[in-house]
Amino acid sequence: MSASLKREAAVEPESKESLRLWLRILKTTRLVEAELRERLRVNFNTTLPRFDVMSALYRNRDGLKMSELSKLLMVSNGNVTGIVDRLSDDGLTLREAVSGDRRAMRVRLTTRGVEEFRRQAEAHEKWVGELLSGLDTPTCREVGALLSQAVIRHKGEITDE
Amino acid sequence: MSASLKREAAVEPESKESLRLWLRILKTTRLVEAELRERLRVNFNTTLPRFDVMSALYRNRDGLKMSELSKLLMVSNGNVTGIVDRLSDDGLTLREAVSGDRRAMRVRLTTRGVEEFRRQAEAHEKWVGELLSGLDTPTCREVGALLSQAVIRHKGEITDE
DNA sequence: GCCTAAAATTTTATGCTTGAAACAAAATTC
DNA sequence: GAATTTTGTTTCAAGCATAAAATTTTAGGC
Repeated sequence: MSASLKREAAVEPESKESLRLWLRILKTTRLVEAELRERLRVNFNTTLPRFDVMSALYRNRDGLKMSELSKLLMVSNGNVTGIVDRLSDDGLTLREAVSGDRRAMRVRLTTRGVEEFRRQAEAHEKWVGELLSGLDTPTCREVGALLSQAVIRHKGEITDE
Repeated sequence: MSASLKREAAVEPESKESLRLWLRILKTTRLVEAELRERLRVNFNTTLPRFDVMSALYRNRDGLKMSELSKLLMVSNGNVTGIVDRLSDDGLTLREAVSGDRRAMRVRLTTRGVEEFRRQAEAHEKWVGELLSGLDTPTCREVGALLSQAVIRHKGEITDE
């Protein structure tokens, strides 16, 4: 990048190791996600996106606006609409008007939603613990810290957290 | 897990740090994926799944059976069908019969597919290098090595690699 | 008060993804 | 060699995901 006048031959591209790491991250994510999705389906008849939405709402018990929800989960606006639609059909979430702004909608878990999510979250945490049991607690912390500073976006802004 | 007779109170759940790491991995993945998807769309009018398929085919220039492809990419069979359909419509891949097995199909890149993928892959590697520039090369190796041994599946089988 | 712009959400079109079912061909078993 | 099982692929229905357009409401500028 900034090194001038490098020899043409045998220049180990500095991006190569980044690429290898990225493929590794991707593989790990897919492995864990596949397992979690399968278990959520079999044990709770639900999906990862539904779990994610409920998780966000559980942590914000007083509800979230649709736009806040989609920003938190890093998914598109229109996406959240459908998931919340289905969760509401199942009686796990509900939409209520925001007083003072007739555009906005506040979504929250129903009582049943809270109870249901507690059961799911307990199992979910146990599963993740099993699946990542190849790393002990301090190593988890170490890898987490490194990943936190890994991603740099665009014009050098630090993105994460 | 194996510790007997722990005090009930203040038992730091050993799964907590795994969970935190998992959420961090997920966040990192989504951040990078979103950026790569956007750039593939803008610069090459393509998508990540298409890029992934072409990448697998590029590394296996003599072609892959549909089933091999879906196993490599860790996605479902039916999924690959649609992506290859569209890539073939665009003249980037082609299906040919496998001699000796009339069920199977071998997919490969066309000449145009190879050329097109080379352009995309060059940009892709550069992008990943930028996006993960928060870690230097040895740290990339370190994190990669740790992640390689992180995931343990089901009955204690080692899953990865 | 109007006009324009911005904000919050939904709708639409398209593509990705899964699991299950359907189908055909190959391999195995008896 | 006929019946069964397995393998390779596609089709299907449902849900997930995006970007872009459309709607409705709010907020500012004049």
